[in-house]
Amino acid sequence: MSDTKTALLDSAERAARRFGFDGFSYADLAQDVGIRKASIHYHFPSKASLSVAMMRRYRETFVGVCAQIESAEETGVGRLRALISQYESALENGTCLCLCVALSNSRDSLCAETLDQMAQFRAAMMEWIGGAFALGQQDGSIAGVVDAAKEAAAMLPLLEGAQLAARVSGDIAAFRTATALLQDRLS
Amino acid sequence: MSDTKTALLDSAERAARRFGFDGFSYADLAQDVGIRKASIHYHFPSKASLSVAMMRRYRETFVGVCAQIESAEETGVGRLRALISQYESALENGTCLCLCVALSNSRDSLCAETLDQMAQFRAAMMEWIGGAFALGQQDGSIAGVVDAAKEAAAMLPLLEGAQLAARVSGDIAAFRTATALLQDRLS
DNA sequence: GATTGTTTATCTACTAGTTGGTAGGTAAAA
DNA sequence: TTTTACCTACCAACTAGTAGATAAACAATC
Repeated sequence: MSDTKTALLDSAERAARRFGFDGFSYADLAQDVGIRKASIHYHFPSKASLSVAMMRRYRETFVGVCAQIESAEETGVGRLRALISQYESALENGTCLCLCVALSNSRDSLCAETLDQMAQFRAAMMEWIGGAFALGQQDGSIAGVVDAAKEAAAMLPLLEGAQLAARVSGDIAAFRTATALLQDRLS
Repeated sequence: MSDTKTALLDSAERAARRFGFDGFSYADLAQDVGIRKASIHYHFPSKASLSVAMMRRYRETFVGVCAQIESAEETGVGRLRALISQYESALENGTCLCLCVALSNSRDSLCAETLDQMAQFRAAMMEWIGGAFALGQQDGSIAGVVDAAKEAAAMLPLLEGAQLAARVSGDIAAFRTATALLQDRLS
């Protein structure tokens, strides 16, 4: 992948996470990356194709991060705490959201392929979190786990909602407040 | 308030909750309401003023709904279950979001007054949920409540995140899955 | 009751700027 | 000689917003 293409994806991802999919234009990207607006179409013929590439890369990167956590953390509790940290740092002090959350609102202006990537992202996260809860149940590091899948189904929306709360207030503290109860359970 | 003004607010709220604040235009509203685009400016001089009026009305309506729940439900658990129902039905089968969630993504294109209304909305909800948890702790209808404020800080983002999940999949079932653990606790 | 002025709520017609996207050219590298 | 990666110069459609006209409703005065 060429430097320009990567730079465009970086710029688009940043903009989408900050302003949503309808909140940035090819003109913005062009200025940011330092090429002319029309040249973007060489790399991404349409904004739809850009959104697919963006979401696919994001999902792959995130899956990679989860794999890294798995090799660094042995216990269920350790893995979940690391994931919470990941979601917190992704906020970048309340200016950004997870790309999947950011695109959710613009759902109806996205193509089917992008929606599919988003669904894949959520499914992968859900499974990973469920696995961590199951491990925590097994190794005894998390108390009171009855149904690991149900826990995962609740935790992912909580993390996403906590990001929204921090984004609205522009204050990362809101994320910590929203996840405090979960953190208590994982301490 | 004139019929037209109300119709404009209705149309704008529906559009914002479906497509986000950057996802609808005065042209869309005009067609929906049945007046010319320019006439909208008579009622709302700018899109910013429309967003303020929209969010203020939404907050006031929602506070009213919460008051209604309070008079209909005696127990803490009953009130919280009624609120969850409210959030679920607001989804309208996965096509809409809570207005406050919908505007969160477009944060940077909103005026200060609108952001203030959103903050007021979240503060009011947080307090109301906290009160319901405190009541549930007192009347014994909710088990394991240690800190009512912490519970509220977690529940509101969970409801909002559950809405996002349902919106992405376009399926209300995702909301139920996300809130299943909470529902179990409140049964 | 008729006349007058004011307000309300809308209209047509327009503006300057932005949107994603296209056509066709160019210079350099493979 | 073909491909890569960019460019300038467009386009039609859309954006929020403005200017000024109009017709009806309302209120005050003659």
